[in-house]
Amino acid sequence: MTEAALRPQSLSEPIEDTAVTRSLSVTDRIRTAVLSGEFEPGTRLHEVRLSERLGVSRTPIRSALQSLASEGMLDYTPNRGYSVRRFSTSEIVDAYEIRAVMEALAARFAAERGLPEAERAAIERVLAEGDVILANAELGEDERLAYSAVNATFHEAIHSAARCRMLGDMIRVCHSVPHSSHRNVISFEHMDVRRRHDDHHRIYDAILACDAYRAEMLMREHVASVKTSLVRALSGRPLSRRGR
Amino acid sequence: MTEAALRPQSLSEPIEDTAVTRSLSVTDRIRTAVLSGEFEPGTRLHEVRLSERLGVSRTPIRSALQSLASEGMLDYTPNRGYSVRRFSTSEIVDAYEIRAVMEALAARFAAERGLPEAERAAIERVLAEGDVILANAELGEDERLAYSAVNATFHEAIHSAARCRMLGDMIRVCHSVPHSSHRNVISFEHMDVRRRHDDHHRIYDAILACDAYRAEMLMREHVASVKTSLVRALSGRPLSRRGR
DNA sequence: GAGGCTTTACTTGTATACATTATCGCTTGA
DNA sequence: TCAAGCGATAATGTATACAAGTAAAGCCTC
Repeated sequence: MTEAALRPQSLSEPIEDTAVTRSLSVTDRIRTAVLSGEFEPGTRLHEVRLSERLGVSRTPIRSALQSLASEGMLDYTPNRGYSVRRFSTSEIVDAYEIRAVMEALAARFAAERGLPEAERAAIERVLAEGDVILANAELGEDERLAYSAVNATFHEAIHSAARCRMLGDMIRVCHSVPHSSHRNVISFEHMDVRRRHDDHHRIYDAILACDAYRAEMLMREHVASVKTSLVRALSGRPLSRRGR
Repeated sequence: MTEAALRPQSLSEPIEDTAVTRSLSVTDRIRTAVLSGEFEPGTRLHEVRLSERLGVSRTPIRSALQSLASEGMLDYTPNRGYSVRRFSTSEIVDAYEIRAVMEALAARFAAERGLPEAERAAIERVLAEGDVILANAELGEDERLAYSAVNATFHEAIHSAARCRMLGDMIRVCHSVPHSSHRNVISFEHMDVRRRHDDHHRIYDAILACDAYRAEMLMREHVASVKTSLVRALSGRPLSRRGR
């Protein structure tokens, strides 16, 4: 994969044709733009304006918007077009709950089906890396970012070990919800991170021991606890004025 | 809603323009055709052929195929097109497992959030209808179809009572898997149907009592037990030669 | 005859023109 | 003054022509 494919392009630059089709590269760029908050929730995405900004015709734009709407990131109304989906606080919280049961099921599948060698190695590596990072008394910005990557890799390895395409697809959809991604450990306290890293160790042990029930239960609590932290953090400063 | 919108059109008839857009009506018709088994799994869906059969241009066809692929019903390869997704036996079984945790979460949300009046009435109605149908010692074809509708309405009422769009979307995706729809109670034994109807009563009681844990647990077992019946029924005659 | 290259038919990807629908301001009448 | 209706404008929906990619047949070479 080329470097250009890894680095998302700004919406202002013209398209670089590294992806297989224009539709796919446009999809990635609009997705990145929405996730990074470049468009306010509720903003309408006009096909012609986007096509002018990206230097492609409306055809790949329409295709991209349709994809992103089916990922749950945009709203669509026939004959009216697409707009950036607005997530209420309760929807964000619900997304954690959904993610919790899905990831718990993935952990259970992994325990039932056995951990493939590649995933076992990946998990052991990131568990060790996490141990090193958390040996520090305090976490700087670099350490937090590094741990965020470690966390993401741990979870992805388990999704992959579940060997279930539909489950993987659904978990991916959960990540189009703002504040609901694996990379959001950054925002919480040091003790929370320690505890979650310990969860990772236990989940790995349960999967290795083929203890499906324990793996599922631990993973569910692991993800759901992030929801609790989020609710606690939000209680002072509401995230959305439209929350229920 | 007009009658024409309710009755799916055959793929041979030309489009009747009752839906909002051609793309949407084409999507419904291809979805129905695939679910009814009109196309073998693995069959490629050529854009021009479909557009000739349906009497529309390639544009709405492409849009429809993209939608159905994102629902998980078709496979897509860039520059190669769409084909009917082939589900292995294990994928079908996994889909029940996924549906079980999702519907269980829906039941829990319904219990936590309280049953709106409309859903409460709908559930009581179908519970009573089910009681009447199952009063017969034996079930004829008509009774089975009637109970199938009752079953579907019960589950849909709970999805709606969960008041969570993302959850509803995901449960809908589960129904694009063959043999994984609410309407499949037909294929099982009378005693199984009785037991499942009793489950419905208990789930309703738990939700009314705001017993979130019990509602979730009962619903999970309720859906997962269908998986067990399916596996048992399949053990003699394998459904797919590609099952794991 | 086997393997690889070239060509050709066919399919999908993209651009663009046209059709249809929604929106919003204006006019007109009560 | 307000409401309803009309029309202009601008957006999305659809059709179609062309570009680009894929796959399979045929040819050539070894």
